Amino acid sequence: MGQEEIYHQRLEKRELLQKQRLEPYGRAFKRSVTAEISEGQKGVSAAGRIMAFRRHGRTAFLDLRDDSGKIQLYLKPETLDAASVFCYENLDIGDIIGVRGDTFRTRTGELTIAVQFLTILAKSLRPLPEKWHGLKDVETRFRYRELDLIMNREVKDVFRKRSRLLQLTREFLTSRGFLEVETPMMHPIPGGAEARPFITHHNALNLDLYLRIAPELYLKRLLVGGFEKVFEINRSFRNEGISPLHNPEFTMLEVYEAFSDCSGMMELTEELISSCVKELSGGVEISYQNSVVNLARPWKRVKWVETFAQLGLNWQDEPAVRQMARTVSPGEDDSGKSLFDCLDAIFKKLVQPGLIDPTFVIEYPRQVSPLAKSLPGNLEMTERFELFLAGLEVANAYSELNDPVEQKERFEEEVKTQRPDRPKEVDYDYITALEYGLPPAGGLGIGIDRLVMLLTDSSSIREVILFPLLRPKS
RNA sequence: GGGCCGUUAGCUCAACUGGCAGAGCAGGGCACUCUUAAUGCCAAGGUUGGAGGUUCGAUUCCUCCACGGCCUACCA
Repeated sequence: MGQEEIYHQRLEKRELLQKQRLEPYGRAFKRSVTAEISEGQKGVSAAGRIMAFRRHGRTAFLDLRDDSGKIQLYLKPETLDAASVFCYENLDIGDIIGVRGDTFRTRTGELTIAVQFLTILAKSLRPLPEKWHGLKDVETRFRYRELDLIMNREVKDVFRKRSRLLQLTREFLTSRGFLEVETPMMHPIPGGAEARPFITHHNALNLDLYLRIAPELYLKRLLVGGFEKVFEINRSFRNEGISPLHNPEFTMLEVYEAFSDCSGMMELTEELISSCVKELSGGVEISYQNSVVNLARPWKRVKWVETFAQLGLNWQDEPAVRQMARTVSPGEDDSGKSLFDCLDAIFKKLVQPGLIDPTFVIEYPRQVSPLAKSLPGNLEMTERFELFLAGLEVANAYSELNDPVEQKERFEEEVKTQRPDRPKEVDYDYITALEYGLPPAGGLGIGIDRLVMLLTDSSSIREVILFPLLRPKS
């Protein structure tokens, strides 16, 4: 029987129920138990979705599932009232029902509700995927996540873990005196990162706006305003390619602490991630894909220049850098690439995959860190780190550049050397804010989705985002 | 954007070198009062992602299109 026929059969059952004044889409149902029942309870009530139906002569066993797990039901028409029998006769796998009855233990030892009353709370009109193999097709899983959640228990666990991580992060930060804030998602000038923005438009103001690519500049304006410890956990949007590591909208944690700096952020990062991993994975080791990551502290630190030196490369030797970049990404036009683009390509190909145990790569060049403060006595390098775990970039932090004159010069330099596909504008409101005085501060960004990937051993960012972006199926 | 791969029943999967498209689950019927991937029997379910082409004949070969996956590029 095809899907259409099943659909119409179930529609007919819906109408049959209505004719008997048994509303197939019911109202609130009071439950007294979830999956944890004990023997000999009288008159318990439970509700959930029918996941399996084992008819057995005049009796039947049903698997009822709610958010807490599975409850087995035992049904015998002669112990039911007429309305319940009618519901039972028009029941399908997938229906959401409410039941009342007494608990008992079956011969095989399973705690079960012997049903005395049954009502349909929501008639399901479409057949569920296969009960044993579940729903495997990744496209369907992401497009119809609700089906994925019904069929694949592990998927629910991923998102429970994600929620728990966010909760732990908030607890960690607020208990240390950080204030959770919300800054605009719609920016007149996109800033705080290097990415193409999504454009939107406000009609009443007749104003083009950009979905934020990072909340950074607004958060630092709050430090100017006198909040000393702030954080925001929310979406940023980048109009770039989609990959197993990139979704156009993704969740970032950004933390700013006045009178701290890059090394303060390093300590905070170590503590935050260690405590979350301990809580969520129960130890200092996590296995991710084919690697084992040991999070025992203290974490490794290596200077950015050192990582190239270890490859036998002097990062300032441009011909050598370009030579190596070509071997790393062969057949590519590198004429438009800067020295730093080439270094980044080499880093991503040859250095990053080896950074399995947590590693802080520190002291990045000024040219790739426009918002970071330079090292004392070394204008070329900045007080900055990126954190890598299992080869994934998880965090980025620096001592915030708080000299308005230098910041303005760096912004204006960026505008001068901008790429045509990525127009840049100086955010003078931000400069003005700095001119009133931004206290010395440390700032930190953590990619929450990637951290969830690590904690759930997910190979793709789409596994940890409930509704990842897909092209609509026309 | 480029390369490679995939798309077969509602779901999970078969189908040799181009030769009648087949199972299991779900759904329908019958039997069965302790099953749990219940069981046994019977019947049904297909525009093989879409459009073209080659061929006596296409799920299979070719072209284009759609969607997806992986790699790559872009995203500090």
